[in-house]
Amino acid sequence: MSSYIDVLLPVPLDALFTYSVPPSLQGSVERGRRVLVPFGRNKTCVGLVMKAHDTKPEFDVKDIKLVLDDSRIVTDIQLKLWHWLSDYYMSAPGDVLQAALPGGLKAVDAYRPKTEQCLALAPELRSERGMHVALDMLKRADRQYKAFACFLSMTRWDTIEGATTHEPVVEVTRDELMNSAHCTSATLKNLVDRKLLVPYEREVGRLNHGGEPHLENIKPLNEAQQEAYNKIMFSFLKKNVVLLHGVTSSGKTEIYIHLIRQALEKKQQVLYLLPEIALTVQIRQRLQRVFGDRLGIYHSKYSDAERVEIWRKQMSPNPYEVILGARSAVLLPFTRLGLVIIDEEHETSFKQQDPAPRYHARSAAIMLAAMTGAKTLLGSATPSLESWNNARTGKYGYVRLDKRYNDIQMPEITVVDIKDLQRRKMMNGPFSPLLLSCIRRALDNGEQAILFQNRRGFAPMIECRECGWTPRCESCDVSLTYHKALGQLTCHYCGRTYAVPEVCPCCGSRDLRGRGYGTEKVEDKVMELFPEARVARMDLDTTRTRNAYERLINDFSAHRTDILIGTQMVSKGLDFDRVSVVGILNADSMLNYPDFRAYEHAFMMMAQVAGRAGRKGKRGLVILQTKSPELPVITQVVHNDVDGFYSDLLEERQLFHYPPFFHIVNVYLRHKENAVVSTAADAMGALLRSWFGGRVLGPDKPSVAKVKAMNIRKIVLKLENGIDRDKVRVYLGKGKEAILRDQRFRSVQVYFDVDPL
DNA sequence: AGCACGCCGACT
DNA sequence: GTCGGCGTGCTC
Repeated sequence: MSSYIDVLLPVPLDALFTYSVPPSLQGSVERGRRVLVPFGRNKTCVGLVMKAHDTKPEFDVKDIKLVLDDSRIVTDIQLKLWHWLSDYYMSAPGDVLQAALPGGLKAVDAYRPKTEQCLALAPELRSERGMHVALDMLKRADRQYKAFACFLSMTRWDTIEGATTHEPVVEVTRDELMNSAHCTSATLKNLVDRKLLVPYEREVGRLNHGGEPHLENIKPLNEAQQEAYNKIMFSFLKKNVVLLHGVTSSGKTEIYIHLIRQALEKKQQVLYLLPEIALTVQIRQRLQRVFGDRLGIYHSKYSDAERVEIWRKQMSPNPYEVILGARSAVLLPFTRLGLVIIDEEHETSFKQQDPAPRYHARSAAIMLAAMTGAKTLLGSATPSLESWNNARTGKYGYVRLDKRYNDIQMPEITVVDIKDLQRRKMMNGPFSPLLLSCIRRALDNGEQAILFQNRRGFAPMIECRECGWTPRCESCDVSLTYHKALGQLTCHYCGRTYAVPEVCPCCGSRDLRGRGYGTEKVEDKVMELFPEARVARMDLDTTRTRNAYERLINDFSAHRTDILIGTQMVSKGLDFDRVSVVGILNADSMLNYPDFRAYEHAFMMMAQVAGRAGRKGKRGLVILQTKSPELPVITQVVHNDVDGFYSDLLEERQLFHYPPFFHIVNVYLRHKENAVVSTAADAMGALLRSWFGGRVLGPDKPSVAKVKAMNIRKIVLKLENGIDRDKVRVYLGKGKEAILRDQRFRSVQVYFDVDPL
């Protein structure tokens, strides 16, 4: 019986709010339940009770309005994880709540269960005699008689010692009855009006009915997989985290399935994380075939109502035993988690970028596993340098799987120097003669090709041939991308669109031309060069709708398309069977990013996309086009020299004070006025330097210094391993406070990105 | 983050 | 004379 509660609200404020509890509600407040509270002048908010107590605060408090739950909706483990997230990633606890709870659990107007209209026999007719009365009544109404008879044949209710119970055992919905009796709703309405049937609403779940589990559908592992499985299980005896480094197409998923079965046998729950984009229907079906309705799926494409129901099911006595989900699934409730699988663990989409909390699902999952005593398996063909290093130093276990499934050979990668070819005027648009001939051969042999170009749109920029003018976004510091199909210019940072100018506003020339190649232009060019080929394009623009991504993948997989052109998305589908050639059109676009991770990401992207090539019995071919064939990273991709690549990378990272030898924290400042953010950043920089000395770099303008009309500055902190990170956070918090206290900088936004990608 | 209160330009 | 622009300050 507590008269006060501290409530967490889904607002980006760094504090809990204390409310008083009216006596009538005191019995039902409890940590982990939701309450409805007045907040601000006349707003009502849903909050989460963090603490119930009897300490009267010094300030005035308001009464809570309502307790929304009759039992808690979050576990203590979750609250602990959320606390860690907000602390480590330096974001408000309210932001974590915002990210974790599905909208339906935060909405003030309560969640509405989905219902179906059902019909039941009127209670007074539920006897032998009543039945005669009823049928008698309908003697002269043929349609109603037939519908009623049909209803009786469908429903069933149990009889206890002659008397009938009130609840039917088999429920009949309106729709079912109309279908079976071939009657109209008017007929049913008559039956209801004559009080023979009574209508009622039945609550139905929105959750997938995955069907019965069929563990016998699990395929036996081949020799190499079995060996890897055994090594993983052995490694788990000593280590909490194991990295499974398995080449593309080595059948890692099958190993995961066996591990999941093993966990289920121990009555443990499993969390299986995948990047959003890889959550295709194929992987879902594969798991569903085996685990049936013991599998739940959770990601952003699911409607809010479905997510609420999954959440509630996780808190019920019979939760899903396996959750397959994207990043945010790590924030779901688990009661007996035993295993976490993070597939494609190197994927950058596991790190949340924009709204706070900017958390990494891999770190969060490992932390969650540590809190629950679960084991974590990281899987990748191209592990992140962090995980690789943790394996190398013995912090993680390490299991390698070098053999591809069905003895498919690793692809042969041929480097083409496009700088040289351009000079000799031998390029046909973005294609080298070799690539064209390989595509030609693939088409002639009834095989498929994948073309990878990491830029969407038609042309990354347009330019006036007379004066060099280039259209730029008015709200962001970037040039606009030309989208031919839309007939407009688009800003890829804020989404604003512009009309394509007829004449150059600078010099009046009409000679405006696109520069560079986006996927759209590559598609155009391919259709021009191979008019008979069936071409599909997969990028952000063609996968906007719910099913587009799946359709593109399915069409390609069933060979309804011959050539698939796309951004990095093309490397994330399942394995295709008839791809004989993969073209990487321009490796330099990935290598020239002003970012210390550019090479790491480029290597992984190229290795992943190259892994799509190859089929049973025939070696796949990859044409890697680049202007810098002499770069070691290119050679390492060619020879799939993962070890060489990582060891070079480690050396470089050590030398330049980057992860995994140093931790990075980026401090961002944003303001409408460039001058204001500039002085604020200088002040912040000076302050941080007074505490952290040479660990502070900047402030600098980031490569895109203005986004959505906000000017941005960035300060980088390079913190050596072993530094007291709690203390660092305290000082960073102090710095932010100090800046915001300054009258001039009141409206400057200061935020942090811990362990940025 | 919202949202309200508060002080200065172009309109019936 | 008002409607409304978004600057700043608060939320138990």
